Amino acid sequence: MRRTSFKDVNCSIAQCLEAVGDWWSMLIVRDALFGVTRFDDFQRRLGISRNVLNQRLQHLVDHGVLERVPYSEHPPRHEYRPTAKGRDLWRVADAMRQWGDRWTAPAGPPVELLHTTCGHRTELVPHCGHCGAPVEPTEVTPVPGPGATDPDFIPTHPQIASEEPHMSA
Amino acid sequence: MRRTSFKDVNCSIAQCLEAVGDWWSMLIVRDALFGVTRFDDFQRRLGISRNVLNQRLQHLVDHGVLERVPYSEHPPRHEYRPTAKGRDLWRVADAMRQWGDRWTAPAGPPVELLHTTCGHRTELVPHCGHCGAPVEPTEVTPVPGPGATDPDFIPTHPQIASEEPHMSA
DNA sequence: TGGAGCGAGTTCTATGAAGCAACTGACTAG
DNA sequence: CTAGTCAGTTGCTTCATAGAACTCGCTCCA
Repeated sequence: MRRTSFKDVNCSIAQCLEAVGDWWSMLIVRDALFGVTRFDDFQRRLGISRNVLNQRLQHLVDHGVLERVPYSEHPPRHEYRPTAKGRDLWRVADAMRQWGDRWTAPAGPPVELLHTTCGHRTELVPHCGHCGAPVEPTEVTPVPGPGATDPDFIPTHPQIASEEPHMSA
Repeated sequence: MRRTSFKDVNCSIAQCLEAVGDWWSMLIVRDALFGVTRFDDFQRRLGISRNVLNQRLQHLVDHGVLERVPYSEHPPRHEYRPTAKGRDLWRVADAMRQWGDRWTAPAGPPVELLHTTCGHRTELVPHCGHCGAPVEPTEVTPVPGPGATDPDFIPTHPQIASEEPHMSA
């Protein structure tokens, strides 16, 4: 369907979507972070068709999110493991999980998070990296960064900031 | 292309993707959170074709992420505003922004976050909602929650936990 | 009264990605 | 020597997407 690429869009969200922005990629990454590594395991768990899975895995490898690691010589076999870049997607996955839990899980969350350090089930709460306080969406405002090129990425209706929560990119 | 629906998948990530998981929806939400409300503004900023934009806006309205608010009677006109559910996607958007900044922004982040409460540019850091400590991906483990139905959503190779960072849903 | 313009869609066509199923190829296990 | 595993590949059909042109209801201006 001649998908438009976000490669040249100067927006970090668009760049993230360029890597994992289609229907399946994020679920593949989710499973990869769970520890799934093999083609057939992905295929069975996701119910994705094999050609599309192959294509998505290639795409994720091309973008450095997964890497192909050979685990057998003689029937030449490899598995897919998350790279550091791929592992770093856990926050995106977790934010999605929290949102889904809050808004679309009437029977309660299917999966919860155990903080092994303190031993309790928990939710992650964003804190300010500078002052350390927990951050509400109304307390942050996007401002142009060093890589800014497109003035349009700054809010077109900044006055809304007072009445509507903002976001972050 | 006969997209498979994730509606019946008992996974909060899949539910999130069901709402905003295609190429355009997350960018529409991003712009909506920036304060964009009008059809033509979305269209111009995103360069999306009008029929697809219309379809996506409908989809987001159907899923309760945006709402149509009339702002003119006589030429019947409405604008699209994020609902509470939509505003809550800011964490997902922010996680994507951080990931994109870290891995795909060689010229520096195009947009940064100003924490208005403390007055500094900052990044959001996830903290444990229970003990309050900052959380690294290696410190959390997914466990079945009250809404769990599918045993497959639990890691298939739990032993990986020791050597590989885990994730959260 | 007549024309230009705006905002929000709707309709059209072609192109090509998604989905499905069947097939290949290199091996292993019984 | 047959069945099974694993990781793809090929072929076919169908339908979503991009892109542009068009509609509709109105306002503004002369």
